[in-house]
Amino acid sequence: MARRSDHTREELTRMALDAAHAITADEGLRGLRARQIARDIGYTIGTLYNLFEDFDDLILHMNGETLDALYRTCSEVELKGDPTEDLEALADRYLEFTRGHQQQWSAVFEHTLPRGRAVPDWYSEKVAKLMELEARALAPLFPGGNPDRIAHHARVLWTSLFGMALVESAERLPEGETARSLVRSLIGTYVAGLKDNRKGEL
Amino acid sequence: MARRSDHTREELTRMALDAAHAITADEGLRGLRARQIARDIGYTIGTLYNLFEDFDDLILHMNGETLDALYRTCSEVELKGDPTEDLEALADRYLEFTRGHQQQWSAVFEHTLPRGRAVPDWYSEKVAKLMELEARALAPLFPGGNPDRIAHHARVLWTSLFGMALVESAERLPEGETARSLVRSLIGTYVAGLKDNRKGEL
DNA sequence: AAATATATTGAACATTGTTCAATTAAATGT
DNA sequence: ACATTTAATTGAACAATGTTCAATATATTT
Repeated sequence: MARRSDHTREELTRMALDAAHAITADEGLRGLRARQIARDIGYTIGTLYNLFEDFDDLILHMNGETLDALYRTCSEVELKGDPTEDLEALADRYLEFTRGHQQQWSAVFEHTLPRGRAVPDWYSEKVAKLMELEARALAPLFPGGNPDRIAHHARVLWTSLFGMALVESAERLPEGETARSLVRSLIGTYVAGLKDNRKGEL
Repeated sequence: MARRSDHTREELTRMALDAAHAITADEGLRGLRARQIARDIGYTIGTLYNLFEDFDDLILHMNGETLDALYRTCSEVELKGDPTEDLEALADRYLEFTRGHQQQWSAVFEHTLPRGRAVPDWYSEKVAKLMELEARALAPLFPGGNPDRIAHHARVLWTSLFGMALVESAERLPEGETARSLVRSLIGTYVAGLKDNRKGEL
């Protein structure tokens, strides 16, 4: 059989990625199988390979959507102009998302491409965009400061936040400690340090 | 054929893990195959399964050794008593190791166990031991301070360092930025922040 | 209505981790 | 010295994986 107008190519891709997210959400990336996705959307495996280059390509698209979703929810945070407050609000959103989508979040860094195959540009851009969010919240600390320095400190905080979320999701934090408690100390102390540095400059 | 006294069980395990490290080092965890390990040590796949419960067990042991090696090289760092200097020395060692063993380091967090299978205790302990190293360097900042607070701040720095190493190894840092430059800012600023907080307490 | 184009299928393939009865060599007993 | 027991080693066999592609069935176009 061949059904032509059941679903457009775009609809099929959407269905496949939805199925992939669902499977990943409750079985983890390890439990994701091409045949299972096909079965879930009512098509065969051949059709799946008509939509994606290969399994890695499918996973990249799925993980790309996870990054998009994280970006979307973080960019909704309204910045008040107070760096500490704004950074905390951003971090809280970030952690809220990674907790609510643990398996999908884990999939983002569990997946690797085979040797010699580069991460596509459209994917790298999604990662880069996430880091820019942090810079906006930090900016007030550097009135008239050069953007490179702001970006640098934004990367410090962002990569740290990333590490905390990761360690928490791997359940490697002792009782009573959470990514949130770590982030609170990080932001509070780091912002204090930045202000202190600035005093030294004057 | 069955050779009994060619190698002891311990020797075989050692050979198998060495082979696994070597393959992982130049092909990544993705390229690690049970049959390849067996071939490399001159035995068949059946023997490999006599040494390890299954492939996950083999990977856990390999990654455990990577954690051990990281711990060993970091614990060699001589602490001078100056927190900033000591933390930087520790971080440098850490990053030196993760750069020199990128693939093996990546393998540590790329690997996950199937759903429902818990990380063994002996493995979790290796992770926990690593975090204690940081606490020793931080201690001078909290004369007579309670150990829990020191441990907390050690975790902040350690998880941050972890995130930076990870982002660097995933090659997601822009030109000119390195994990080392990020760590320098983190430690310098964070320690300044801690001193500032202390002033507020007096 | 015939011809063309293409979405869809599913059998087939190489490779994977895993199992286990058969085999062979060492250790032990007589 | 030989027979018996023990266990390390083998490799064929299995189910499941990602991947391919000629055959097929349905739209679309002529």
